[in-house]
Amino acid sequence: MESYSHPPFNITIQAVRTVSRQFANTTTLLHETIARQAGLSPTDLKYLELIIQKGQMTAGELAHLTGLTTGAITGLIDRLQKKKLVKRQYAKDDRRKVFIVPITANTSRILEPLTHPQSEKILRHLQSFDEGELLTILHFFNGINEANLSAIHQISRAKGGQGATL
Amino acid sequence: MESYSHPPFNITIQAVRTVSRQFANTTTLLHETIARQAGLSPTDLKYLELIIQKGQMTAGELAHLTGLTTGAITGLIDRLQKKKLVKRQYAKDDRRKVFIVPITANTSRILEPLTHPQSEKILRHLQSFDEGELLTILHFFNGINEANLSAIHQISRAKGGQGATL
DNA sequence: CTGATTGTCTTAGTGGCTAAGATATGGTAT
DNA sequence: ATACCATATCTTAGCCACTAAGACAATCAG
Repeated sequence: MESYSHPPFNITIQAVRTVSRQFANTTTLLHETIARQAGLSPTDLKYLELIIQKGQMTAGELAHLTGLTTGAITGLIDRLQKKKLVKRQYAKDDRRKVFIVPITANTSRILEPLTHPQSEKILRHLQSFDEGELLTILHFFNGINEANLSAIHQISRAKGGQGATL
Repeated sequence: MESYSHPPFNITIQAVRTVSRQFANTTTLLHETIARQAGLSPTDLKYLELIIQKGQMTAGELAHLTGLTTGAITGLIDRLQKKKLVKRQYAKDDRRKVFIVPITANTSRILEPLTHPQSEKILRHLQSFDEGELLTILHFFNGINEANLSAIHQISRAKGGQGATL
C-alpha cells in the first residue's frame, strides 16, 4: 500500500497550492519590510528595482511599463532623486526626454545589508537540491508564470484594459 | 582547488531565482488585475481574502493581523460592507466588539468567474507532475517560506518593529 | 460607585495617485 | 523660415486610503 508512505495525490496538489500562495504572501511581506527598513515605500522600491533591472529608460517608458500616469512618474523620480538613488539625465538628441539613470552603488549600499543574509540562506536551500529537482522547480514556475501572464492579459482585455506591462 | 564547478548547476540555480521572482511579480500583478476587475482595490481584496481565510474576527484582531490602524480598519469594513461582502455583527458578550463576518456567497459570485479558468489551468499544470516531483516543489516552498518569515522577523526587529503578522 | 482600561469610531492632516492642462521641444508641410 | 501639430515631461487640483490622536461607549477592578 503506497498510501501508507505517500499522501494521496490530490492532497499533495492542494498542499502545493497552499504553500505557493504563502510564498507569494511572505515574499510580498518581506519586500515591504525591506522597503520600510530602507526608508522607501514598497511601491517606490518596486519601481526602483524595475529601473535597475531594465536599465536606464525615459520617464514615458517607465510610465507605460508601470501603468502609472506621467504625473505620478514625476513624483516617483523626485522622491528617488532626493534620496540619490536615481538621477535625471536629459537626452542630447531630444531635450524633451529625460532618462532615469539608476545610481546602483547607492541602492546597493542601502539594500545589500538587508537582503544579503536572506539571499545566502536561499542559495544554500537551493544547493540542497540536485540538478533534476531544480529543473522540476523551474518547469513548475515556467508553467505558472505563463498561465498568470495569459490570465492577466485575458482578464484585462475583458473590460477596461489598462495596467502595468511588467 | 575550486575545480568542482558544475557549469550548468549554478546557471540552473540562477534560473530558479529568476523565475521565482517572476512568479511573485506575475502573481501580484494577477491579483491586482482581478481586484480591479472585481471593483476592489488590491489591498481591499487582499484583506477580504484574509477575513475569509481566517474566518470571522473582530476589528481589533484584523488591525493587529494586518498592521493597519483601527481607523483604517473602520474604513476598510465600511467599503466592504457597502459592497455587501462583509457585515458587522456586534458581540453579545461584549458590545464594544464588532465581528467582521464575511459574506462568502457574494464574494464568490464576483471572484469565481475571474479566477476559475486560471485555477483550472494551474490544476492541470500540477497534475502533469508526479507525486515525487510535487513533494520536491513542496519542500522547495517550505524552505523559502521559512526563510522569508525569519528574515521578516529579523529585519523588523532591527528597527521599528511594526507591521503585519500575516 | 469610581476610575482605569478596552474596543471601535471620528477627525485632522499627509502622501501618492489620477485627470487635465501647461510648458517646452521636435517634426512636417508649405 | 513659418505655422501648425505632435510628443515628452511637469504642474495643478482634487481624491482617497492611510496615520495619529483623541472621543465615545462598554467593561473591569477595587
